[in-house]
Amino acid sequence: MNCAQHGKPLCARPLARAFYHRPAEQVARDLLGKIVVHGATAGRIVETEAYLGQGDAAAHSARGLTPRTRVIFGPPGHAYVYLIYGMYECLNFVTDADGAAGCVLIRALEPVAGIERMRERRPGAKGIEDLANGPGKLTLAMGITRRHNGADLTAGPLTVHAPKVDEPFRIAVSRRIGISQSPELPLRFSIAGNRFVSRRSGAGRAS
DNA sequence: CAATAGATCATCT
DNA sequence: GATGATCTATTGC
Repeated sequence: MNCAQHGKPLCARPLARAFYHRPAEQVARDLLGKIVVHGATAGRIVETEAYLGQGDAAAHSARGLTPRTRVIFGPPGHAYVYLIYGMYECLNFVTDADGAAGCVLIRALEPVAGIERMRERRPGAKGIEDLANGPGKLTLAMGITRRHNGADLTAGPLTVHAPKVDEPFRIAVSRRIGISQSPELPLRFSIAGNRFVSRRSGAGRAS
């Protein structure tokens, strides 16, 4: 498993900026299995979506540089957090070179630490799998808000780590959820068969 | 189980 | 003034 077993959420230092300084699709794949840490809470990334700087009409950056998309065009390894539908916040990690657009939406987490805290923040959740199995749910569970917009992921308080022991998994590829532009692009990635992947996804159905 | 409505507001036209 | 990278509750089979 991971270091959550011996008291501390993780042993490794945060992922280096070079990890994010690559194409969004590559980063989205490699983020699967990594651990997001914020305060006492931590979760393993089980589902991501890539949003590209070019040829991707679904990306917020497709309309060019605006006050809101400033962070996406900035240096890699920072958080892009925005409000969606007037009530939920979504967490993204900025990728690609400074000046280029590209980011990865974190869609679902498998809780690994601070589960009681997550329950407090998401009183409506039935089981562990409902705490962070969606982009709006995971920000609530982890206490991530727009004040983290632009935060440096290599510095904290919001960081991403490699697990101490990697468990092998297969990557499932599918179309992105909830978008109307460029819906055909295969830019959604998840850990195949993982039960913490978001619902309403068209995959992972059992029985 | 599938489909749909409503909540609610920052951003951009 | 319209539109969302969503979630929950509710309705209908």
